Amino acid sequence: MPPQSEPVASTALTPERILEATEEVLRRYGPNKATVVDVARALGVSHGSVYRHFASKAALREAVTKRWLDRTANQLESIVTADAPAPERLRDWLAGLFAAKRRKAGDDPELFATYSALIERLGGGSGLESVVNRHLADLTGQLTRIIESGIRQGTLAAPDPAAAAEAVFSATARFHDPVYAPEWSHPDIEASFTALVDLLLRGLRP
Amino acid sequence: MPPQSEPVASTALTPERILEATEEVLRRYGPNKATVVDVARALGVSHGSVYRHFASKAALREAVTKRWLDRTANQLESIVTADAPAPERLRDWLAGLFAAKRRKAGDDPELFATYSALIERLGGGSGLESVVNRHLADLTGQLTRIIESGIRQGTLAAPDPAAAAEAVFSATARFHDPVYAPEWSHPDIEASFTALVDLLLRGLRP
DNA sequence: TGAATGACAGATTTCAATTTCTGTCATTCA
DNA sequence: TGAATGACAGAAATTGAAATCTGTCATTCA
Repeated sequence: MPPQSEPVASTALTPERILEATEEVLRRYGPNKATVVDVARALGVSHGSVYRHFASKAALREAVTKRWLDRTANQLESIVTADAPAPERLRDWLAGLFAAKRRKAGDDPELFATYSALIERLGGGSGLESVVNRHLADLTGQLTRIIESGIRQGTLAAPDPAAAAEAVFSATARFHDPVYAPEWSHPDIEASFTALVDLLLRGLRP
Repeated sequence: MPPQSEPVASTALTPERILEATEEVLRRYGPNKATVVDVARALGVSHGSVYRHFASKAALREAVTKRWLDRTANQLESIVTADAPAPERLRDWLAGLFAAKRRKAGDDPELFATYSALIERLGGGSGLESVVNRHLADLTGQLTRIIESGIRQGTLAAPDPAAAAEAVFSATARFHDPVYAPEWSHPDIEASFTALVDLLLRGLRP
């Protein structure tokens, strides 16, 4: 029996408020122990009410994960449209992604581990799979736009921008895939990151 | 209680024979259910005898994993010393590593999953960690030698061959790290592989 | 009348009792 | 005499009974 938490101020019950509470509960209890009843209790309502807004616990987890992933994608969007040469934006974008992931992993290891664990199990027809795939498509889409603008500027070259974006993204997996999070605190990781980005940028030179 | 297996012909009990039997037992029962008693039974000896040759079950697992990893490294060694331009050897080596991993994952999923599971948990001071690290060092060492020879030939360029090797190796993680094994049967994976290797080779051009 | 409730059935998780395994070592065997 | 054995203690895994959770829905509430 978890300790009672303060019910949130009793505004109307909205999906957004439920997601807020869900994230808080996940942070507190972790992915295995967080229950729908816990979420309802945090909101001061019965768990039946939660089911009025989300069809299942799985749907709730999908929504809260999507929210979390979208936050990262939105932060990076500003780099895509920045006013700088494409190679510089490409470097900044990759560094930004790495930094965002590292920050999340470092600042709130509980929640990061929680989301990683949620995402990890995307075996069968899990609905999370499509949420994650959409997120990955968002990110490679941003990369594609940077590369395309570089080709227009004449500062980058690639036969197929989307394929190049995918290649760059998977080449840097070590610096953004949560499975490698334990390595992110290694002292030499910055040097490895720089060496890899240098190599990739050389490969994309006109 | 697992079905009795044929005791292997009763030659002298050597570490090599024990490792052979261990691999067989792992293949049959998987990493969770394989016991030292099972290995001893497969050899027709008591489990006490196994402990004469390996100090612990962990040591036995390390040795059998090392054997498995070394087999891959040895196959690739011939590509390193082949008589071909370095860029070609680099491509062949990466393709060889990918093919070897894919073959192992496809031909004997049980055993592959078994070793992946064994390796996966290299959290704390597991002895497996150093076995795996040595393996990774072997592989990046081979890559380093290819790159160095390419620099001597004038067919490749890199400020720091060892750093470049490390960058190439981690850039291709998606095609050799067991955590990505489920993706290896995706139809577009070959195209992704080729696109990435092309990009990396462009980055290493003189 | 539309949102919220809480009792309920079936699914899942937890926990402690029991079984099985690891690693040791005094003894046996050849 | 050196290798092999098997009984044993403590550690780890398994199991199934009990507790908890998910998802539904007839009923209450405002």
